[in-house]
Amino acid sequence: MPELPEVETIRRALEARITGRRIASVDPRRSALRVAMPPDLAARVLGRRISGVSRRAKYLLIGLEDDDLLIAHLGMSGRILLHRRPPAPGPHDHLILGLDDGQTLYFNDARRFGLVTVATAAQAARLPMLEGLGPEPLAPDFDAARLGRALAGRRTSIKAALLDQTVLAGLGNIYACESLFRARISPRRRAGALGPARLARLVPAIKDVLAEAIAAGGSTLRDHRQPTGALGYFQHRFAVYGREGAACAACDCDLSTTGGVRRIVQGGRSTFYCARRQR
DNA sequence: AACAAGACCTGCATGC
DNA sequence: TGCATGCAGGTCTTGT
Repeated sequence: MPELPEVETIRRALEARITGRRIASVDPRRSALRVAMPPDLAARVLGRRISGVSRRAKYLLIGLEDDDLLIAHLGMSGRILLHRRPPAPGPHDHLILGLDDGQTLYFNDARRFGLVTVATAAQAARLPMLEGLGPEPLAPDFDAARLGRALAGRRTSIKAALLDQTVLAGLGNIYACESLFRARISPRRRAGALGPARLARLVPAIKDVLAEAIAAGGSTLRDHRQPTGALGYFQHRFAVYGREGAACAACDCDLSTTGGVRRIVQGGRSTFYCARRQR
C-alpha cells in the first residue's frame, strides 16, 4: 500500500506532531512482523526524545536523541496513527508508544508485511534494506541521465524496472503505472532501450505524479490513513490505476473500439495502461 | 547478473 | 448463508 507519497504524508504529520516529544511508555504487543521486532526495542527507545522524522524510499526514520533511529516500513497494509484518547488495542496494533504530551502512537499492520526496528545511524546506513536503495526520485539530482544509467542493460520491462528499488527508491505499483501514463510510455517497453526523449519525459512525469500525490495526502485504496486518521484522496485522480475498461483520462478513446484502459500482469503485478496513448 | 515466480499474512469482494 | 477463489499499495528468497 504505502508508496513514497503515503509514507511522506505520514512523515510530515509525524514531524509536526511528535518532534521534541519524549517516549514515555512502550508497549510491544506483537513482534512477529516480516522482520521481527528486536526484543530489546522497548528498552532502547523508552525515555528517549524524538529529534525528527525523515524518510528514505518507503522507510520512515524516526530520529531519537543520541543518534539512534526507529525504522518503520508499512508493508502493504501498515498505518501509523496518533491518538489523544487511545482506543483499546486491536489484534493488529503491534507497537504502541506513549508520548510525554499525552499522545499515543499506534503502529498497526493487518498483513504484517511491515517492520519496526531500531539502529544507530551508522548501523542503519549498512542495513541491507537501506544500503542498496537507488536515488530518491524527488531529489534535484535525479534526472534523465541518472535514470538512463540505472536502466542501462536491463532487459525487463520499464514497468518492472520502476518497481526495482535499486533503480529508484519509492515507486510502487500505483505510481509506476501513473508515471508511465503521464510520460506516454508503454509499460511493456524494454527498460534498457528507452531513448533520450522517453527518459526526458519519464523523469518529470515521476516527479509530478509523486508531488501531486503528496499534496493530496496520498492514495487511500483500503488501508492508508494519515496519522490523524484522515484519508488520502489522490485515488480520485488516477488516470489508469484500477480503471480497467474505463476510458483513459486523456485521450478520447472510443470505448467500443479500444476497450479503454487495459490490465496486464507483469512480474506478477497488475499493470494498467492506455495502449493508444502509451507507446 | 538479471529475472520471474513463489512465499509471507490478512481481509475483502465476487461468484456459486 | 456459507464457502471457495482471487486479488491487494511490498519485499525477500529461490531457482533458472
